[in-house]
Amino acid sequence: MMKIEEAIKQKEFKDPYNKAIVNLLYTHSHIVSQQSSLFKPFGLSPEQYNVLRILRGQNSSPITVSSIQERMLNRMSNASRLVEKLKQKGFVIREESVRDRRQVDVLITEKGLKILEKLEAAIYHLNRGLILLSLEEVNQLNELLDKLRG
Amino acid sequence: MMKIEEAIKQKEFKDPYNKAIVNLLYTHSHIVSQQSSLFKPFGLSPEQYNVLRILRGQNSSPITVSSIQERMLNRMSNASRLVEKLKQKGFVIREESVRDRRQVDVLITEKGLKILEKLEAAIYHLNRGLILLSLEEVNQLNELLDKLRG
DNA sequence: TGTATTTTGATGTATATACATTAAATACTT
DNA sequence: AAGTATTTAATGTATATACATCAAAATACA
Repeated sequence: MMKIEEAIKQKEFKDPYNKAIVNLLYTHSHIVSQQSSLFKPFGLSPEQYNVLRILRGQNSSPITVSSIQERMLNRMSNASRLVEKLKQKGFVIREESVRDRRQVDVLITEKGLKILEKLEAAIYHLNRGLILLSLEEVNQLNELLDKLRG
Repeated sequence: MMKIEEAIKQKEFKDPYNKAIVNLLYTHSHIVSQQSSLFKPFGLSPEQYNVLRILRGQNSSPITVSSIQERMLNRMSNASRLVEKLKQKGFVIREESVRDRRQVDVLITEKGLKILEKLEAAIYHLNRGLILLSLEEVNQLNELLDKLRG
C-alpha cells in the first residue's frame, strides 16, 4: 500500500486534518486522471459524462441548465458551456422552454443514451479498480465523507 | 449532515463503489472552492500554494522543476508554468543548474516564506472547518484513502 | 568518437474551473 | 400598470488540467 507520504515524498504532516486534505486532493487527481483516459476515446471529458448521466437520470425528460448546475459535482463549473459541447457532438438537444423563455430545456438524445450504455461496463470495472476496498470499508468511507462536509 | 444523495439530488447510486467515486469528487470540489477563497486575497491559487509549500519543505534549498512535479498533488499539472507564475510574483527565483544545464533550480524567496507564514493560521482553521471529524475518524479516513489507491 | 536515446523544461492546444458581467425575461412592489 | 429587482443563461477573462510536441543537453552504446 502506497501511503500518501510516499506518494508525494513528504515525510510528515502538521496534523491528521492537514494530511486528510492532501490525501483527498491526491486521491481525487488519481481518480480523475484514470476516468479521463477511459472517456477520451469516446470524445467525452469526465464533466461532460457527468452531465449526460444527470440527463439520463431524469428518465430522459428535459431539464433546465440551472437544474443541471445544481446536480453537478462541481458547482462552480459551467453547465451552459458543457451543454454546448455536448450539443455539438449530438449527445443532447437544447430548446427554449415554453413555460419560461429565460430557461433552456436540455434533453439527452438517442446517441447520448447509446454512448452511456456503451460506457457502462467499462465504468463499473474502472470504479472497482479505482477503489481497492471491501464492501464494508467503502460504506465506511462514504459515511466519513458525508460527515466530513457536515 | 448532508448526505451526498441530497447534495447532488440523486436518489440512489448503482453501488457503494460508484457512490464513493461521486462522493470523493464532490468533496474535492467542496474543499478546493473554499481553499481558493482563502488564497485569492493573497494572489495565490491552491496549486501555486502547494508548490510554495513543497519548496519550503526542502528547508529552502533549491529543487528542480521535475522534483516539484513529482511532489505535486496533481501529477499532470504543469510545474514549469506554475513556477513562472510564482516568479512573476516574486515568491520564487529560478536559475540554471550548474550540475546539469537542462535542469532549473527553483528556490523560495523571503517574500514567499513570509506569505506562507501569513497563511499558516488561516489554513489551520480552514482545515479544521472543512473536516468535521473527530481525531479518530480523520485517522480512519486517511487509512481508507491510502488503502483505496492500493 | 559519433550517433542514437533519454531526460529536462518550455510551449502549444483543447478543455474545465472560478469567478464577474451582461441581456433578456419574469416576478415583485407600490 | 410602471418601474424595480431578481432570475436565467450566455459570455468574458484568468487560471489550471491534460495532454502532445519541441529543443537542448546529457547519457548510452556501438
